[in-house]
Amino acid sequence: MEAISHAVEDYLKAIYELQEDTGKVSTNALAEKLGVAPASVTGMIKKLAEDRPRFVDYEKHRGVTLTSAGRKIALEVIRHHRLLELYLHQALGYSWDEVDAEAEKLEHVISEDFEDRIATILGNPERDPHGDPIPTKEGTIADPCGQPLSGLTAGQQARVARVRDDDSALLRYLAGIGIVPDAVIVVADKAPFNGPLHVRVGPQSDSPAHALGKQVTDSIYVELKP
Amino acid sequence: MEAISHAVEDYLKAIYELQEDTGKVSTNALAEKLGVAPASVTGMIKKLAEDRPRFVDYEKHRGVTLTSAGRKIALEVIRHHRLLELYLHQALGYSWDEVDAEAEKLEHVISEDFEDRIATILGNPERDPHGDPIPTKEGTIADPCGQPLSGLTAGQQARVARVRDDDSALLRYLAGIGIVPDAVIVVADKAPFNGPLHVRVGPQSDSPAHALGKQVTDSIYVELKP
DNA sequence: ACAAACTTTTAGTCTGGCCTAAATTTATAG
DNA sequence: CTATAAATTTAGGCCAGACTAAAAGTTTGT
Repeated sequence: MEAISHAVEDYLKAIYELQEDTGKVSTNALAEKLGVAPASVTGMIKKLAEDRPRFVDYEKHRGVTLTSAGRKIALEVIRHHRLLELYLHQALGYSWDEVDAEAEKLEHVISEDFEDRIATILGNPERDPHGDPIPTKEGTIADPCGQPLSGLTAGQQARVARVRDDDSALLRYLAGIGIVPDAVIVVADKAPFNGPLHVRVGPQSDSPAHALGKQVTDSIYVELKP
Repeated sequence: MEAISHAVEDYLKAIYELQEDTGKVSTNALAEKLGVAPASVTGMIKKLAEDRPRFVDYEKHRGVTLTSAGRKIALEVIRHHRLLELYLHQALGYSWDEVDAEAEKLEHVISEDFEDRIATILGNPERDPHGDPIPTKEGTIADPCGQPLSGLTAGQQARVARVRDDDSALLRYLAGIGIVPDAVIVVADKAPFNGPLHVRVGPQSDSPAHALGKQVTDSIYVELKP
């Protein structure tokens, strides 16, 4: 136990997440995600790559990747975050657009004991309220399944697998129209040139169709139904 | 909302508590309570007394007292702490000797919303698991009732009002012999010269008597029964 | 292939909160 | 009342983690 600072935890988590969703981890992207200046990121990355234990591999101008030690920490933090999101939702009645901010703060301070207790109370769940997989205590994580809704074409039917958790207003809107994990949707129509995609929610095909822009349809991951 | 650091919250809470239990707030006592060097306390106190808003009044070598702004913050932190202790105990099954350490970390990061939700779930309680009063959201606090058990004499009967929460091992021992808030105890015998005080727990006067040293009997606060 | 544009790194600074060592003030005992 | 002890404050530093400005490296368009 080497007393890892909150800042380091945040960097490792952010690196993991950028790796997951965009494949590459650039200094700028990291800076934006963390809300700090790019130069600050360079400084921190250097420390993470030099200090022992090393949490990242790094070569100048070449980007950064997590070592297995770094990934371990990142997954622990993400486990905390997602268990907390689910606990806040189930036990304390938070709505799914409120859980992220609170979990963000709590994730760095809860003990293993706390983690274990809420995991048990929740029945060792595998997904958080947004459909993201919860890493295990052993450091493994299930596949963040689903493909972006933006990839579907008219007529296709799908189940919502997960929704990005970082935009509270968007989450509120989506919940309002019934787009939550496990909801079934049908693509009614897709306009060309990144125009809006129209979806109907639920099995009844007489429900109103909702027009969703690119940014929105990229935030929703679905699994096609046969 | 001026973004108060965790360190400042800890200082204000510690000043409040020292004021409560010992009446005086010395640099050294504060340093020991916070686990920092006395010189560090002097430095922080100066900032707390100079920066706006001022949280303490301070004159060199004369000790420190909270301003009303400082007391307000201290009571908010203590409210968080005590609500958390109770929540951890009731909702997550922590034993009363475990709650303090976890609450210590959580108290600085939970939102008002979190505070309100657990307060509601707990039924707006007035005391934490150790019998300490929980400050209200408005910044008032009930009397921390009870007198030290060490002040009683043989034959007196009393109800345990509260027990100091800072010594986990002691709490475990006391719970083991039945000394918890609201337990009834009878002083069987008191040895002179700060020798042990013997108490029986519970209404049956045929139960075994326990010998308690000064430090222990100073940590237990009781209300005399008629 | 080369300049413009963008990204990343270097260099130097700042702040918060801690430290030790030394000086000073207050308290206490004879 | 004074000498020593104890408590407190000053002085000077350190480290983490941020910042800005400027330099250097990389990418891209023509």
